[in-house]
Amino acid sequence: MNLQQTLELQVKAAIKALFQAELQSVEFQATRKEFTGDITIVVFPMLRVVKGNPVVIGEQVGQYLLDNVDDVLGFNVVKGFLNIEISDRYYHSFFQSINNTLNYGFLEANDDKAVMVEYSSPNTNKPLHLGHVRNVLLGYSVAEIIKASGKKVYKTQIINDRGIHICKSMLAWQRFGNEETPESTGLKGDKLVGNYYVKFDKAYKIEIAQLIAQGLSEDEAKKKAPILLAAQEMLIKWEAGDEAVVSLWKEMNGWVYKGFEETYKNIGVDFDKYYYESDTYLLGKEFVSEGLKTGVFIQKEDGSVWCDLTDDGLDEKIVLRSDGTAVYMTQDIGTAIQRIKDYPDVGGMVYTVGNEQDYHFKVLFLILKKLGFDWAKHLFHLSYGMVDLPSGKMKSREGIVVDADDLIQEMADTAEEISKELGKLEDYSEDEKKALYKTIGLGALKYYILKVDPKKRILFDPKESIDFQGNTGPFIQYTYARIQSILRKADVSRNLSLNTADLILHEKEKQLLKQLENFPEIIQNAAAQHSPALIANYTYDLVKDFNSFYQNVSILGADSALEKAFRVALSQTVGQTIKNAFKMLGIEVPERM
RNA sequence: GGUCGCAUAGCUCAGCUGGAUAGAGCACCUGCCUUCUAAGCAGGCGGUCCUAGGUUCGAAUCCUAGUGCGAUCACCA
Repeated sequence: MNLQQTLELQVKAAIKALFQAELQSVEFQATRKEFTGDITIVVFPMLRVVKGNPVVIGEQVGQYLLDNVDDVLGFNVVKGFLNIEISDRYYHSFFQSINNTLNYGFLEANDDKAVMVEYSSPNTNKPLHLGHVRNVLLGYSVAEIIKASGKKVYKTQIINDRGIHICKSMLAWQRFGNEETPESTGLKGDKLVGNYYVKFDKAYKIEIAQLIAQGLSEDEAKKKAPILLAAQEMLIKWEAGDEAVVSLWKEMNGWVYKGFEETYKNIGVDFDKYYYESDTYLLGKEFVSEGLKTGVFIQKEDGSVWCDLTDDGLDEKIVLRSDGTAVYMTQDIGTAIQRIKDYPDVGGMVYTVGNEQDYHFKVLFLILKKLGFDWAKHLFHLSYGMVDLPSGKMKSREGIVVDADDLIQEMADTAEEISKELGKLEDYSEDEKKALYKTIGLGALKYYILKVDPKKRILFDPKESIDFQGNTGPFIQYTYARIQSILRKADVSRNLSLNTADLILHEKEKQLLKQLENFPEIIQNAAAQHSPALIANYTYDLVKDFNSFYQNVSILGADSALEKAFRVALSQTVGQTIKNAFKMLGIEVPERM
């Protein structure tokens, strides 16, 4: 039982003993630093069950706690706030309980239901850009957080491998490609294919202009441009299983997958299972006809199938075209069901997809509920805001993007520049340095993206580089590296069943222990709210507290061997906690920097 | 137009289920490297928490209306 739980019971007992009243809950907050005390109980809410002056009630409850709880050493009441002083002994025993655990805060899987987290889910006609980076980082991190909170997690994605977009790249490649391959050009496959997507768009625009010059309206021109018609024809051939088209499709998708793998590896994320739309849309169709029988869907005269959601405050939504072909929704229904078939232990899913699809997922979840799947109650759309450039939206078609691989490289280059200026790594080999620059650069990028609320849109200005100072990834990595440096220098043995109970805690030490105590709860909150930002902000607070401790208290120069051992152990635990927290964000920590 | 989201310091953002005088970082200004890594620490400057009502002992937080920005409302994905 932790301190807060103990106090809660005792406060309730106090209210019962003093006023014969039942308190539902007790409100706690950290004591503000201008007051004395370690934890504060807010008296105001008690006024609902106990009539009287909050200060007087606070005094009485405070006295009761002083008399009945060993670890309460004193109290004071300011207005309606009861500030409690806690003994050092309590904090020492807390520290003993976590001192030798490497995975403090993490729970083993303790739920027989697993969670499937989907992220990335790119189209296969262009390389990954900054928008995908936000998606991938968020999804990966949320998966790690849920795992740490005590659930089994499967990471997955759905690859949008079919459709007109890939035909456009294929067509442009056929026309302008001169048999280029990733091998012949040395280009990453996704980049090569992406270039042809851009080439298609250029040719398309020229044709549109020509048609308009011939007197067609813009709308007509857009529909009748020959190159677009050719792409549409190709799609029809693909769906008919035309051998030449399908084999080109396979080849070019293969190039793209290889390129994606490289980028994922570069970013440091992975997946347990891939799904392809070309595999799951048929299952979706099956369940649409199933739902048609049970009345979940209705068929219109032209043969199209719809789901009537007007009773739920939404519109009618199409789930099958009049020609019987699948739409986006059909595929997603199929994919969800396929996943549960493959992983029967999955009890819920998280979809990491941009907020422009809020409506789509609202509808999808509702339809799955109507189809009667009980896991449909536990679907969550992890919706996030767009990443915009100062010039506006990123447009792959026009080549206006911040490419993921380039961005990572630039971050590493910046880390290298800063490192060289500081010149602390003379004895590192070139390979070690390179790895470190990447760790730092990626750390800066990941932290920058994950520390903000996913719902907010990000305006990314490539000219204003991401910071390496202040509330940043490198700042936290630096603190970790400093701690490792101390541990290397400390000649105290690590295995500490230290008897520190009699040591008087320095204010900074106590602050660190209080902060450490919050970690498990932060993980649970972050998992419940699907919020890496909570982990990022917690880590920042912890690190600030540590730096203040480090700068104000001598660790290796402590007065006694015991005190030194305690401070080293405390530093080590803080370091481990930073490492654990950053693991959930997918950020590595360096031994030196 | 309907629906959804966002709005806090010059800039980027925290602020948990309503609680004390709204917090960080960047930028700007002071100090601190002959002691454990100065990518740091200590401090200063900086606020109409978009506006107006309401609920409450108490509102940045909850409710209503409005303003601004974004998204969405396809037999596209």
